[in-house]
Amino acid sequence: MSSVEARLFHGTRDVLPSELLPQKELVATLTRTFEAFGFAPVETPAMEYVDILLGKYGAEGEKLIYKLAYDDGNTLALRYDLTVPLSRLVAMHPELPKPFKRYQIQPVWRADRAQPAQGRFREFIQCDVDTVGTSSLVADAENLAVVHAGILASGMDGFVIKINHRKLLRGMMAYAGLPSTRDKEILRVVDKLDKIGLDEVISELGLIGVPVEAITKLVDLMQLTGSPEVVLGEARRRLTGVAEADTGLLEVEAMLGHTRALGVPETRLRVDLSLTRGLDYYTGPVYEIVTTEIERFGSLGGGGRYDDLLSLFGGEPVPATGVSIGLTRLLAALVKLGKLRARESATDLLISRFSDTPVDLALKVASNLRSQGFAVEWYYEADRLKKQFQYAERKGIPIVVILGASEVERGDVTAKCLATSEQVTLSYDAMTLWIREKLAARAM
RNA sequence: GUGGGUGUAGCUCAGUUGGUUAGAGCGUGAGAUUGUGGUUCUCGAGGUCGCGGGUUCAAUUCCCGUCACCCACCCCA
Repeated sequence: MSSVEARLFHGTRDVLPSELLPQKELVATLTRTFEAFGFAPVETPAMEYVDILLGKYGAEGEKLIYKLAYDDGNTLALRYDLTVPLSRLVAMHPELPKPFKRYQIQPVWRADRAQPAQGRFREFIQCDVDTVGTSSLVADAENLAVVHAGILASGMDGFVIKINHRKLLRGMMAYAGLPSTRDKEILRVVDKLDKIGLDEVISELGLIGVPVEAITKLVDLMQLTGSPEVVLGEARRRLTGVAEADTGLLEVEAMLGHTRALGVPETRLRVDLSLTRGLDYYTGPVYEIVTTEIERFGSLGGGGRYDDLLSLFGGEPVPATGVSIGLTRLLAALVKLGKLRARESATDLLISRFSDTPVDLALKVASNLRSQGFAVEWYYEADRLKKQFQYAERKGIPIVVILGASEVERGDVTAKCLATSEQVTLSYDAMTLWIREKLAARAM
């Protein structure tokens, strides 16, 4: 057999214990949050028929779909997001009671140019919550409350949720005297405001033939800043009489009211009239979570309402709304900020051994400790104690249990807490209590 | 897909104005009187100098190509 270089496809990554342990904890927290809002879990296959995915994301997005070289190369593709597979699933299961509230934590694939420093990968995990079958803006507000709680729970504290509305955007186009047929190309430029700056946006809009007066009108609106009330109030003043804008404004106001009632602090919410979001399927409120702690880092999550997507799979239109947390990117951000509490192992106790340790007796002690609920690891070799302690140190195992001939003889057990250097020799029962105490203190 | 940059040990990098045995720090392995870690000290392992071709007596060093990676744009999670 010839050997091959061990390597990884660009944009994919291995996740080692030090990162996966905290990730799993975070997923457990997210799951609890999702379920607290009434969402139930679902999983869908990694691959879908190509035509299920086409025509939903827009030209830009569609280019990034990984098509599989299966059959004629035009049959299967890896899923690009979790929203379209959910829509397909709901269309196939009309018996599901509506509103259908589901969460889904699975990887998606995008043939993007990966840039790990910006949290961009070709394979990453999304955590979606979606509510299918209601037009209530409370569902949108719940999306915001859920991501707010989820991102906060991850330990990330510098973030804001940017909010806009597709109808408001169309109203802005009308107000500027621009045809709705051009909204995609124009709004794409508008969306770049905070990245390329005002002057660049103005000149790019000029380049694609937008009249100067229209640019002025758009840009003046986009630049509104301040609290949601201020921005909405000013937008309302300027957009009076534009029907679509009016609907959008009313919906954003209602949604924000519900969101505050759900306990999301005002300071986290920004109405940003330059936010458009690239995916084609959004029809109502749209939102995007951005970190304020890292320059030029992609969004931590995003979502919005997509009332027309379900009808693309036949049948009647079903209103739906959802939001996604980019788990892989969120973790990458936490690592970059040094906020991830890394841990090499989930083990609580390491049972050390010597050449004179009666192995099977010590294994019974290990089993007993496991049945008490502790995570217990056995040290296989009768190495020098120094080496056994070094091993525990490196893996972040908090307590070393020493069980040698002298302990066996006396019928007790010795244990040392590495963090505090405390060492005690106690009876088995007393030891259980002592260990529990030390582990509890550590968790603080 | 477009523009710029970088490829030397597991990681971060030095170096050779072209010359025979290519270095450091970190990490890693062993040890400093055989039941005690995080500090220190000693010794060791580990490199076809990205790959292919060219110039040359001689290339890791110069030239060309190629691949990979990084950064920015685009877009997003």
